Amino acid sequence: WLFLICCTLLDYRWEEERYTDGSKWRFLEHKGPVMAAPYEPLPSNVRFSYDGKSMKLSLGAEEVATFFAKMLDHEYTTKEIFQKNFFNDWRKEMTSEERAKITDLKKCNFNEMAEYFKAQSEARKAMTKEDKLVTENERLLQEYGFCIMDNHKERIANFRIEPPGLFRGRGDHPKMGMLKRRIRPEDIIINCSKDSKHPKPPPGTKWKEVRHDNKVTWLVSWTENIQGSIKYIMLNPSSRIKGEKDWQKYETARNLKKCVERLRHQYREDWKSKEMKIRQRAVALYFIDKLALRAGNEKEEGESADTVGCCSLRVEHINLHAEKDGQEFVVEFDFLGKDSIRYYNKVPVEKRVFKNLQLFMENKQPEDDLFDRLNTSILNKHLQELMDGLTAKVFRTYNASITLQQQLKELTNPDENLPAKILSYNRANRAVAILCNHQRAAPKTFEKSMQNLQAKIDAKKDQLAEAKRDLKGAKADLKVRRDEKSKKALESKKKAVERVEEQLMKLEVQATDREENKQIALGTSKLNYLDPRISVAWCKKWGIPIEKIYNKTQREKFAWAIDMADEDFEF
DNA sequence: GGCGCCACTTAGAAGGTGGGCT
DNA sequence: AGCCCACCTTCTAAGTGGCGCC
Repeated sequence: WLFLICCTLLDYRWEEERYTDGSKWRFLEHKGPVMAAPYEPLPSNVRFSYDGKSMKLSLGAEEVATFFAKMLDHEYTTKEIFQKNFFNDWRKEMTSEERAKITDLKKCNFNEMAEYFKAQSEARKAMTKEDKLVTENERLLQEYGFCIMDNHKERIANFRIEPPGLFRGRGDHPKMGMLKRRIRPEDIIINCSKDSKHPKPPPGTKWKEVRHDNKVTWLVSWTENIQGSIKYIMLNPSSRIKGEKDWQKYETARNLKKCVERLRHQYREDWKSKEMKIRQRAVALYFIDKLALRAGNEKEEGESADTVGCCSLRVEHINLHAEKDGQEFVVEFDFLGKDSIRYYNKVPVEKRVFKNLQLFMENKQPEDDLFDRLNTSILNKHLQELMDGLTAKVFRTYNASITLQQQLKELTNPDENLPAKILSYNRANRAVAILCNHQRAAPKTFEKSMQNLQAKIDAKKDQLAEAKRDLKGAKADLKVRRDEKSKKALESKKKAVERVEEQLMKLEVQATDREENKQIALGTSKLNYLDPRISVAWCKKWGIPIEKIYNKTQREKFAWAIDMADEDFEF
């Protein structure tokens, strides 16, 4: 019945049957991708120079060099691997004459080209002010940004094709600097209904393929040339197909809630197992549950940065301390996780876990796998047996959401005003972000903007002191004069003090919030891990406008939850 | 049981924008 | 009016996990 309510609220009706016949959609029509603007050669007065001599490049070579010129001031273009990969790929694009001539990147000078692109970007900015670009963007959005799926007009997420450029990657990526090829219509696979109008390729070109596969949700795909992986154009999070999946994800996490105690009991038992494989599985699961670690699939060496998750942890990533800072059995984690974000944590664990870890590490080199008898596939197969739909990532969703709910209960003070309640929400959100290790680089202007805010607070304090002095004066006046006028004056001074106090408090809350948030990213957990119904219920319970918690895009994504949850919702 | 392939979710950075303050 | 900063959008890389095959 929940499903029914949800579908009705989303304006999709049960009678459409599409949910029971296994297919994802009945009808899909769209316009295909917006292809990147065609390559325009540089004006002839913009020079590239080699070994001090000015020269003109062939079209392919010029396009590659252009990307380097655009990135000239980035820190990573100075990296050796980046330069090596860039130069290697550039030489592939050169004519044989160019290849014979241009043999040393150090002799290349892109400064004039870089200047030219800087000027172009300035010009673009100016154009934005005149709204020409805005209008063009709006036109593209209206024409290509939507599709029809099962009679509903749905927003497409990424309808612009990825432009060519130099691949960066995150962290120490072995492929940084390689040329990311321009995508051509001949690379594109279109997916739509047989009975729909086919998207048209640009004049004079052909799509690679047009297919009609309603078991998948993507509209367009192509194979990218750096890793050879497939990229997709899919629907916006506000779409039915994404919303339903999102809701399903949280329902699975709520199912875990019902049996998590049983599972915890089980893996604690397994710590004592005679089988090494089972012990490893149980310890890994303990980490995933307690620390919200990711599963940790194996990765191909040399294809991407060296990062790990739980199952792929190596001996070198943990340190065992029988005693540390007054605590017993401390495990010190230090490794690079997804996006090469560092995970550093010192965690006291139970003695049995500690002893097991010692056992797993016996006779191993630092670069050996900690859980040598385990991988994500084994772990997930086990989890599937414990609960329908359970996989390692469900623990992250479950623990994130349950933490938010608990923290909100704990931190919300009914007597506090709106800004204070929102601070509490942000703190609860922050607890989750810390659990999930969602970090960000501290904003470059952080110190400065913090100082500015502090100056504002000081000024406000002075103002408050002054207002209080005035109030005192008004009180004295009233005592002496005892007339209507001074009574009114006193009232207005009282109001003024209250107003300034409130302003000061607002500023102080802002400062606390900002300081605590310096290196923590709240967005990822809010968007991907926290059951939105918890937040909706909290807002309803305390009379907080939902707009204070979710912006427009987020409200669209979570429309299902906003309609579904009342203030009694329990995750 | 391992591998390759595929589809989909999750991730932080960069860039854009708009509202508040001086 | 202009500037600054916080918030928002866009971008696309980097994960997870299922499936089929050998």
